[in-house]
Amino acid sequence: MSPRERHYWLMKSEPDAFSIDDLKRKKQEAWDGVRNYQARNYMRDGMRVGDKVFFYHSNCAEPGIVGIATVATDAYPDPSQFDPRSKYFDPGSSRDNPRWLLVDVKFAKRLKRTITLKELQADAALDGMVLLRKGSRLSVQPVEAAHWEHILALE
DNA sequence: GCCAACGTTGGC
DNA sequence: GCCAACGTTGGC
Repeated sequence: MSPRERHYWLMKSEPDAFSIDDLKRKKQEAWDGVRNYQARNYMRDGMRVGDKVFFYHSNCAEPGIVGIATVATDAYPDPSQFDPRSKYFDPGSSRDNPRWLLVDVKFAKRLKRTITLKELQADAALDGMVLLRKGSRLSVQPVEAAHWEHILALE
C-alpha cells in the first residue's frame, strides 16, 4: 500500500444499540451489521488503517457527532452474515464469497459536547456534506478534509 | 409514532 | 429492464 493522504469518515450508530461510551469501554469494536453496498464499499475500498472517523449518534434525542475513532483493521468478512441466529444473517452470502465486509474501529476520544445535527445543518461552511444531503441515510460516509477540520474547530 | 426518502426484491 | 411492493433509516 503506497502512502496517501489521510481520509476522513463518518459512521452512524444508534446509541441505544452501540454508543460512543460503549466504544470507549470496549476500546475496539468490529463494525458489524452494515448491509448497504455503498457503505460496504467505503469500508472495503476506501478505508485504510489509521483513517479518522467521526462517531455519530443517530435516531436519538440529540443526533450529532459525539466522538472520534480510528480505523483499526483492513476490511474482512463480517462474521454475523454467517450466523443463522444473528439478525444480520444473510442466507445469500457464503464463506467462499462473502457479501459483507467490515473494519474494526478503535476509540480515540469522546468530544466534550455533542456537535449536533442541527448545528451542522445551520453551518454554511458544511454545505454539500454527505450527512446533510436531503434523504441521505448512508451509515458509512466520507468526510472532506476541510469539513473535518471545520467541525473539529466547533468543539 | 409518523412518514419521507431510499434501497432491494421479484414478477413480468 | 421496468416498476410496484415492501422493508429500512432516521429526523422530527
